[in-house]
Amino acid sequence: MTKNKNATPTPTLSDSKVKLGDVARKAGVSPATVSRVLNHPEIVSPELRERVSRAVTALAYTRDSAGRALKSRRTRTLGVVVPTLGISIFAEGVEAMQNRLSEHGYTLLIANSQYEARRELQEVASLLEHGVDGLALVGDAQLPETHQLIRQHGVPYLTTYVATARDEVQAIGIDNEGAAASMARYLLELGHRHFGIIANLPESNDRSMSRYLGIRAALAEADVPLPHSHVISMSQTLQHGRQGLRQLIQSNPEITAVMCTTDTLAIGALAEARSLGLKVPQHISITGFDDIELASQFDPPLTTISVPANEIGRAAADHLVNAAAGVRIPVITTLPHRLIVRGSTGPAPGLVRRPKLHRTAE
Amino acid sequence: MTKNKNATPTPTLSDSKVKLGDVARKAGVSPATVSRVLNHPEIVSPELRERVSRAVTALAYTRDSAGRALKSRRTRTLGVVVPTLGISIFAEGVEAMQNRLSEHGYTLLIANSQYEARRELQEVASLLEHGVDGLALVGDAQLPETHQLIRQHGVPYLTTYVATARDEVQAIGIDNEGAAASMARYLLELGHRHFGIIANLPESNDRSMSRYLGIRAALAEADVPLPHSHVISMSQTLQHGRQGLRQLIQSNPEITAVMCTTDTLAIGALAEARSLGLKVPQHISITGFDDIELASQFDPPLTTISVPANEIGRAAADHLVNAAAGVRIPVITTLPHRLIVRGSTGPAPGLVRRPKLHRTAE
DNA sequence: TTGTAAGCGTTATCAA
DNA sequence: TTGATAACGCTTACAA
Repeated sequence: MTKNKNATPTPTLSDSKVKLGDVARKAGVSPATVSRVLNHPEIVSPELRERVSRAVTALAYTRDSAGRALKSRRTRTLGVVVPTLGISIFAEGVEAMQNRLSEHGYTLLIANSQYEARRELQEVASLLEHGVDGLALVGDAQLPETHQLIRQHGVPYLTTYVATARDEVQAIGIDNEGAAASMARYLLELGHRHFGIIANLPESNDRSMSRYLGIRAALAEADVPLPHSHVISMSQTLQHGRQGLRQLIQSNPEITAVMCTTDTLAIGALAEARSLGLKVPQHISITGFDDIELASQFDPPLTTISVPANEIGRAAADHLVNAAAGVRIPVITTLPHRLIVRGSTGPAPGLVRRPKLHRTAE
Repeated sequence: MTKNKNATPTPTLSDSKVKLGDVARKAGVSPATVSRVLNHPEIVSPELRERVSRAVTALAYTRDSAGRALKSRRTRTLGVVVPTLGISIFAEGVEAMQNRLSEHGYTLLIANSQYEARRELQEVASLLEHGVDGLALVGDAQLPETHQLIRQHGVPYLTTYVATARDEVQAIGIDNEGAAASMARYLLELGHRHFGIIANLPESNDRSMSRYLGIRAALAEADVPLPHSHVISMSQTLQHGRQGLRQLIQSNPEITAVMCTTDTLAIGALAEARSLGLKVPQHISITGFDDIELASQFDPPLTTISVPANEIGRAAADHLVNAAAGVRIPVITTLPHRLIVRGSTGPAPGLVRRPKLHRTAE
């Protein structure tokens, strides 16, 4: 019994893949006609179309993508490289992209760079070798070689989650700098003058960097200083958000507003504030960026900026599918973000008691 | 200027892809030799190997995967269908799988089913058409057609996040039922006799179902009843976790322990308990399942079961790569899980005051 | 509208 | 160890 199972090499599986020629024979037409029915049904007479369709279903025929790709020079496959799927806005964007692609008969090859530009290059190379018809990247911190390689291959590509990119690369995303600046201005209006920043600033995270620069610019415009000691770079985990807040507050007790470049950091900070006995927003205001699911559910709910990850993914998919088909459509670069005010921010404490003190102290 | 840019069809790109023959010519060898150097370098003389390698790098040659796939009948591509990337254990598993695959020169085609079996079938079909060399699914609730289709194609596949599957499908995962039962037993030991359950029980989520059944079994064994009204099915969001807890407690104030089939539900429940003024774990114990990042960071930290998503992803990758290469390695079915006791669980309240009352009341 | 035939880029068989 | 040669399954001029 068991022997039987192992002895026969591959008997159980219908080993002989049914191919286009088989369908043609069954339908009594030429292979070309079958191909036409499959790809351009409108140019085949209804009668034959019908006969072929029947043969296709009867034999449960599916096209072999290898032969197809070889001849047509298109794999119906797109690639994406994100920093990590562990960050929910990337998971969401990839999923949205995949869903849209699936409607077009495309499939998505996925890779992750772990925020390392060199790794990103490798993954891009691998994707390209696998013959993707297009590529989506994240951000604007690629190695020059990465762009060079993609252009060499002549496949369409774009970058996402940012609104602008260097070097004529198309981008679909939000204005990170502007959004962060608007958040800073909102806090300034609430009377805050002593800011702390927890940012995720590895070399290849230009989104966090832009957000940080946006904050800097807004504060500078309002003549509010931001000492070096008020800026802490942390990798993007709840744990590090906690740690960041602790360091910030312990060394700079005068801080009344802590701006984080991602919600994960902000929620860590929120949790740590509670542990330290700080009331949010009475004692301290905390802001995030991304508007992840948890942001609205946390206690207190987090004031943050929403990033339209779904739209980004969909738009990237649409653009690349079109571009792969040779259609040059203009890219809608800047998607709108929203400043969402929730319970984690409020007026600066002590503003009533010492109205202009802090301001003049600078 | 702009005209110039559009007028020339494809001039800027180095349009002529360099192919194997070009390398052969450049190196002064036959195409076959180039292919050998690329695929089986050990059977080529060092001298030629060197010459070919130089030509490869000089021309920046990369193999065309279409031609390669056509001839070798392998695409070096694997497929995975998860319910959604929005659940972190799936995002983590997929990422781990991709990372491992990337080491082997494979790439991962990704799709998501949104917890719908029919959608899963479609995505599998699409992946198969794209010529994947192997497939990873999640759970044990596929349509029969799905298995049939995959087997027809003769590609190796397995299912993940569960330890056993029907119909001789290989599985890599944890014993969901056993883990949930052990959690229930732990709560029983703490004196809890009135349980509530918040479970994500759509038709095609057999993991949550197994967890639920595990709890049922453990309670039955201890002669602790679980009325219908104590079981609430909710889709997997924080919001629904909140709602579930509210319903449960309002209709059944005697409940002292709420078991959720995922951490997301549990953290929602935790948040709602706080809103309702219920102290955790003094008034009520709450447990989760998955051990997502937030579980340890929430206040109170969540008692839960850890699911080794990374190991699952890696093991799936290893197995499929081997299987695709024709190596039949045995699958390590059951990966260990851990019961992680944190602050969200404690002794049943009122146990001292009314020791056996509840028990006999049943 | 349909059929014939060539060939996409690679690998693998066979001889040398 | 290397080279010629024949596919792999499909699409698409071109011819009918």
